[in-house]
Amino acid sequence: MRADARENYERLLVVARDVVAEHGADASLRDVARKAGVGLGTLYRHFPTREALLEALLRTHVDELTARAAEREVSSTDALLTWFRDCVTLNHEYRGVGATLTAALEDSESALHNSCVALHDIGARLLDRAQAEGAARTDIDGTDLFALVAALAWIYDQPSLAPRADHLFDVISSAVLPS
Amino acid sequence: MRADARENYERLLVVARDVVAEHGADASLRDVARKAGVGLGTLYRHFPTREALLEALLRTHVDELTARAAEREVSSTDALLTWFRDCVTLNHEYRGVGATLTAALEDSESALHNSCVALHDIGARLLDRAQAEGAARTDIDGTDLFALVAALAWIYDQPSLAPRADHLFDVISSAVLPS
DNA sequence: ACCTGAACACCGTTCAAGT
DNA sequence: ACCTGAACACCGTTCAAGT
Repeated sequence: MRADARENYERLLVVARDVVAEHGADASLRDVARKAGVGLGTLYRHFPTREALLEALLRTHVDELTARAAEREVSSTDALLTWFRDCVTLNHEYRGVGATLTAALEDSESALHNSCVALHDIGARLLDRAQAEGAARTDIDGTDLFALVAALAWIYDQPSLAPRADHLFDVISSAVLPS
Repeated sequence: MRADARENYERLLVVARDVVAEHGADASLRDVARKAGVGLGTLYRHFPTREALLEALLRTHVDELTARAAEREVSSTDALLTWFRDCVTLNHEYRGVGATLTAALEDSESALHNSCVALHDIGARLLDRAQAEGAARTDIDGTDLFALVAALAWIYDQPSLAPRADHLFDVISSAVLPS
């Protein structure tokens, strides 16, 4: 990649972070290009689809969570809860991004696929441990957890539900980990 | 309302039902007007906002569910589960409509407000009964149930999660009603 | 009273023309 | 190689003109 191209690519991602944080997953791509001081075609060259932009944007975040979970050395149920909370927070950081994250988990074509699988796997391992200890219910797997994460994030995204979102987080996590 | 106006109003709703069923809550309003054989301004006259159209569309459905729940004469936990399932199904009937339904519950300006409150109340009463019998967990209320309904419907709406949606329905309802 | 559709300001996407 | 922005086909929304 040429130096100026790489520069544009980076700048687009930086700007996209802000714009998507403000306007959510359906933010205006034109707006991103404009604020990045870049032609509209340049954005499309680097990110041929909106999903491609979101995937590139989220990949860093997802990898960060995976790394954080990997170095955690606490009791297994605490590690699982922290993983769960971190995932919800990421899903909620950019409004409406849960669909992209859950789709990437299954879609091996996605630029986000490997990152999501890694994050999924580490959560699944924590869940396994908790299940083996009898701390977690045994009728769910890592992908179910991922779905519950995204569903909770959706609740956080709804203005009318946001006030109860923390409570519903507790309800669902206590269903996963009955004390 | 003049006769021709009433006719247009009705036709718009009928067409909207089909279009929203196919394309979800963000369907093209232009498309609705076009298929109804009506000027775009006419649509806007009757439904000044997309939300207004969705609210009118959903009201009938919501009232139906309330009526159905009211005449049910089964054991309380079964009635609660049926209410829960019916609500999820309605939320999923038109993709992306959960936001409208949950917003209407809190927004007294909404044309859907009274209908949603009625549906909420009947569910809340069923939950109360189940809680009194010790069948349902006691740290949630009717509005929490409504939020869980919408979150589940969101899961049903995601192509990658749809295969596990029924299972997650069981997980959440068994968390509400531990057997 | 009610309806219509042109007009406006946006959008996503493509692609010929430039460097 | 890469970038640009005009061009196209859409969209939501408004509103003057019609009946």
